[in-house]
Amino acid sequence: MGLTDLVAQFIRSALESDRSVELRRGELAERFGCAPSQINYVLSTRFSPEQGYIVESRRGGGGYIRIRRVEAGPRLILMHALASVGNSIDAVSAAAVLTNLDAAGAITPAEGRLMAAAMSERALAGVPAERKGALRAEIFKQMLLACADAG
Amino acid sequence: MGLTDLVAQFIRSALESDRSVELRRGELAERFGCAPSQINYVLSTRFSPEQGYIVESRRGGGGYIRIRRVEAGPRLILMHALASVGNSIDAVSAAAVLTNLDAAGAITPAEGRLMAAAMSERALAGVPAERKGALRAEIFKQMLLACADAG
DNA sequence: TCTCCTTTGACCTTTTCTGACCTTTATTAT
DNA sequence: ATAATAAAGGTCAGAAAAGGTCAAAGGAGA
Repeated sequence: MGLTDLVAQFIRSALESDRSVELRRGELAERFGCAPSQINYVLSTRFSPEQGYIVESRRGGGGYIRIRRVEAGPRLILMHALASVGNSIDAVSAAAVLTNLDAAGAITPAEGRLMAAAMSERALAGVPAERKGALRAEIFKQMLLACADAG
Repeated sequence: MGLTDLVAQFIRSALESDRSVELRRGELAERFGCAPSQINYVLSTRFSPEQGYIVESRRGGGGYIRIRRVEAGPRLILMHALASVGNSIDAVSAAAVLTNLDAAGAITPAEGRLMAAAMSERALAGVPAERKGALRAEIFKQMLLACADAG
């Protein structure tokens, strides 16, 4: 397991007991023996708003980084996701949204994998690059609607 | 015996003890003294879904290739369905396949609805008619693969 | 010979990680 | 008060580390 996932795991486990954790970027970097900017990388790839996290921070003396898990009912999260898809979306962002939906219990892990597969680069290979995002968004929305319908 | 079969043999024997193996493309290529892309050739010709295997991979630092053997049961039914889809399929035929899979207990009704939504005319509106069938087939296959993956 | 299967190499995309440089905030000295 | 300094955190470009794709060359049989 790479460094990024180690750090992400550390943060997640800290978030298990509390809904919000506060940490020092420098300390964390030192603990994992990496560059401080690596922490920013972890936060932006694993704790994005799309994945259901809010990250706040403060610079200067006594600075900190606070990570909070956003919680809401399945229905609301589904609707929010639907709204957030927009007219175009890339595979990575779509996967992030699915992570959030799964964590919120709005979809099952199996449904998440299914949807991810339907929108994967693999599935949409052959579609012209400039049309791919829009098509993915359309498919995503139809699937989310089907979920909302069933639930 | 050619290189391809040697590598295939190596992987199969690794799969005998475990249901799933993880390997580094570069390492394997080095061990057999061949081009890395040769590994992809082996995987696509000897470990395809039609042959009962699921291959996942990740790029970038710490990347890997994981190969899983699918055993008899609902999974295998999915693989057979996958093989039957072909290069192109229309919405009606796809729906028929889904009905059969549901009846066979290989997928849940919810999964069926989800897949139908992803392949619906609505989702694929905007795609040129002459490309729609092929795209639907590709999406369908990826979703079936994801189903087999689950559980 | 002709065809199909193999094999390679050149080029591409994705993911991770670092370092140089920048901005913000708190504290301390004048 | 003000100015200097120290102590955070933020950004971004680029290197490095994987794996993916595709067309073309090579080989083994029919």
